[in-house]
Amino acid sequence: MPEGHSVHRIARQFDRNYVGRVVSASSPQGRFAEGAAVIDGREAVEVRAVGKQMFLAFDGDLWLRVHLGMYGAWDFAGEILVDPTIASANGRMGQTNQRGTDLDEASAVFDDAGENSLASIGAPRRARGRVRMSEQTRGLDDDGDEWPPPVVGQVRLRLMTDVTSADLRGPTACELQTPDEVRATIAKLGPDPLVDDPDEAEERFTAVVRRKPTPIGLLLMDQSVVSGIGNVYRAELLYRALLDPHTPGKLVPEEVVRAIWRDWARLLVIGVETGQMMTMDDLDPEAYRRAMASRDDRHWVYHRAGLPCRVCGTEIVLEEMGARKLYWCPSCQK
DNA sequence: TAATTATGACGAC
DNA sequence: TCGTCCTAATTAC
Repeated sequence: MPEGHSVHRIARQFDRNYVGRVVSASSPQGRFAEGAAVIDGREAVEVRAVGKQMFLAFDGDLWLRVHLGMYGAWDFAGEILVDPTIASANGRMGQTNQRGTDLDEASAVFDDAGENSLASIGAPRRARGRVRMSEQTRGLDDDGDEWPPPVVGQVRLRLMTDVTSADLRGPTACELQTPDEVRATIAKLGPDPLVDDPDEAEERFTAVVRRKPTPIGLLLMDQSVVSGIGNVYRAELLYRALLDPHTPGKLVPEEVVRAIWRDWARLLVIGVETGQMMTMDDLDPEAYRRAMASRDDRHWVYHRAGLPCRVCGTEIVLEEMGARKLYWCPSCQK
């Protein structure tokens, strides 16, 4: 269940490893066979990420639109040029396992020891990558060097260059679009801090929120209001703003709305760079290291129902809002 | 082996 | 508001 940061990371991997190369496409699962046939043999020419959606262009004005939805994920394998703007090289991107570890961080193995930590961000490097599932699970450790990689599970779309493969599974949307259709899709989306002009985007977001009677907790999840925020970032942004999720948009003070926008922009940048939805960034180095190590320690309120608020000790409340689980502190958030 | 869970979004009432 | 779609890991039985 990727939120916006994952999609931007994935787009950067495609930019680094696919754009400018001829791609062979197939649909091992069969459900995107026709689309894959159209893509097959074309050169990838551009990639864009907006909110939770990625658009990959091929020559001939052909665009692939992918929305990962709840379960979608990309698995990269083979030789992977690591985008220097993201801190950890991945096999799988977009999905997390049930213990809450971002597979972004957990699943990549590189033959060259140390290559997977990518503590330093520098020039692009080349790694021989393969996917590893968590230790208990059947993994690809024994055949991780096979080329092409064996198909595991329901692969909707496989995109391959001579040296890299990317498997898409579980997307909520995977379709071909014309340039006009891409424009129309993007036009329906709210601003994305990594796409739109910062000042313009802040104005647009603020104006829309301040006009609506809808609870702010719903507005933040509305992709036509702001792009890329999902259930984790929603809960965390509202906590960081010390704001009651039920507050109608029009009753949120303008400065608070602007602060939420700027906070989202900040968290998104951190998320793209680290691959983790770190929302407790204002910590001392030791606490920060601990928070990055386990998702149990990474959030203020998300997934903490019944646990004491980290600040005031009040039990974190769990309720449904927008058919999703909303976590918040009724004491801190007014 | 079945049930549960998940970071989404859509369409039908 | 509800049902539906997409997938796989983990937990419960």
